[in-house]
Amino acid sequence: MPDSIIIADDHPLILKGLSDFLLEKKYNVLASAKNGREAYTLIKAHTPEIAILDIQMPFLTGLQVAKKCKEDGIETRIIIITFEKSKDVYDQAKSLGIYGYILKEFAIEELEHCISDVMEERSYFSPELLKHLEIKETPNILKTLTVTELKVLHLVAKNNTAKEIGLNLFISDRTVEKHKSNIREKLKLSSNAQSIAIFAKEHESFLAEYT
Amino acid sequence: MPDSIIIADDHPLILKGLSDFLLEKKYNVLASAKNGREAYTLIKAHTPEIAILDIQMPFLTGLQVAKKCKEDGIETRIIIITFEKSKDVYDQAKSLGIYGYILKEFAIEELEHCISDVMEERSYFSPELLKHLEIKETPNILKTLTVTELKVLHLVAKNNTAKEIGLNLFISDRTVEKHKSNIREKLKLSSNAQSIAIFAKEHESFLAEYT
DNA sequence: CAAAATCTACGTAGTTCTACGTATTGTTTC
DNA sequence: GAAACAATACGTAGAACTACGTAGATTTTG
Repeated sequence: MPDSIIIADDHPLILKGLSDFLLEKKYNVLASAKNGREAYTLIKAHTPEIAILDIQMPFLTGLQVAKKCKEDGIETRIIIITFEKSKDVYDQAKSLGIYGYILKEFAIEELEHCISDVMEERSYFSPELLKHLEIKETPNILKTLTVTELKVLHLVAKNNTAKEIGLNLFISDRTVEKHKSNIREKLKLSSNAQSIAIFAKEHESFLAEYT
Repeated sequence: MPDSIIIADDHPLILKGLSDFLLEKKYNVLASAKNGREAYTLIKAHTPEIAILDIQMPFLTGLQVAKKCKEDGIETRIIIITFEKSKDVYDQAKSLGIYGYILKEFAIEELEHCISDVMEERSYFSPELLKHLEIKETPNILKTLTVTELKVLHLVAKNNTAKEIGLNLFISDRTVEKHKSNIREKLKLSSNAQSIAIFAKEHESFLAEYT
C-alpha cells in the first residue's frame, strides 16, 4: 500500500502543484485542506501516515496542527513545508518533534527524499535550511557507517593514501582498502578511485571529530 | 639579497613576534616602527620592497601610510596586518591598491605565502577574510592553469573518470591523463590518485564556469 | 551467553592511474 | 613570421586501487 498522505496549504496553486507532484510519484494523497482547522479535522478522520502542512494558514498554523496531533496521540508524521527560514520556527519545529521540514523553493528536489526518510522513522530537515541557519546535523547517510569507516573517510578527505591511513590507524593497508570497499558499498558510490575522496570532501565538516 | 621589509605595530608584543618570525624565516627586516608616522618616515628613508603595517596606530593608520606612499610615488608594497574584518576596511584597502591583507590570527600561516605572492607582483588577501566577507576571488594558483585544464578539474570535481572526461570533451582518455599530469605538476600535488579530486573539490566554486 | 556486527587481514585477478617520456599540430604571443 | 605555448595522443612500465572473495578474532547487542 503506497504511503497515505494529507496535504494542506492556503494557496490553491501551491496545493495543486503539490498534489499533482505527489500523484505523479504514485503517493496516496487522501485529501487536501486549505486551512489549519480543516487539515486537523482530516488528519483526525483519516490518520494518514504523513501530513504535509504549510505553516501560515487560516485558523491553525501547521505547527499548531502538529501540536494538537501530538496532544491527541495521533501518530501521523508531520512534514512542514514553508518559505520560513527563521531560527525560531526551526526551534519550534524541533521541539515539537516534527519529522520533516522542507523549504518550498526546494520542494521538488527534496520531497521524495524527505518522505523516504520519514517513512523509515528518520527526521529530515532541509539541508538548505540548515545551511542557512549554519546548523550542522549529521546526514543520515553517515549514520550507516561505523566509527572506523568514518575515521578512514576523514583521513581520505585529508588526502591520505590507504598506506598512509594504515600507518595512521595502526592497521594494514589491505584492511583500509576493505573499509573503503565497505564504504563504497554502503554509500553506493561508483567504483572509480576518486569517488570516496569526493564524498569525503563533501562531508568533511561532519568528519572532524573522527581523528 | 633577501627581501627587505619594514614592519609597524603599536603593540610591542606583536611587533616582537612579527620581527622574530620574519628573522627566523631569513627575511631582511630593516626596521620596526611603533606608530604610523615613524613607519612612514622609515619607509621614505629606506624604500624597502615590503612594508607590513597594522591599521590602528597612533598618528597615522596603516591605510593612511599606504595612501601617502602612493601619493609620493614610493614603490614599497604595503601589506596590511590586522584583526579588522569589516567590508569597509577591505574596500579601502582594495581601492588603495594594497598588495596584501592578512588577519593577525592567521599571520603565522599566511605571511610567507603572502610575501611570496607580493614579491611576484600579485596581491594576496587573506582567504579567511574573503570567506568571512563572502567574497570570491579566483585563487592565484588557478590562474596558472589553462582553460582545458580547468575544464578537466571541474569534471573531476563532479566525480568523472578520465574516460568519462574524454567523452565529455571529445578527447582521448590519454589526453585527459596528460592534462591531469600537467595539473599535478603545476600545482605540486602528491601523486596519489585522489589528490586532484580533492584539490578540485576544494576549489569547486571557482570552476563552475568551466563546463 | 549466543548471535550479530565490526574489525582485521590475506589471496588472486583485473583495471585504473601514475610516471617517464616522444612527437605532431594548432594557437597565441611578441 | 618565428618562438613559445597549448592541445593532442601514443608507447611502455610500475604502482595503486578496485573487485571477488574467505576467514578468524573481538566487540556489541538483545
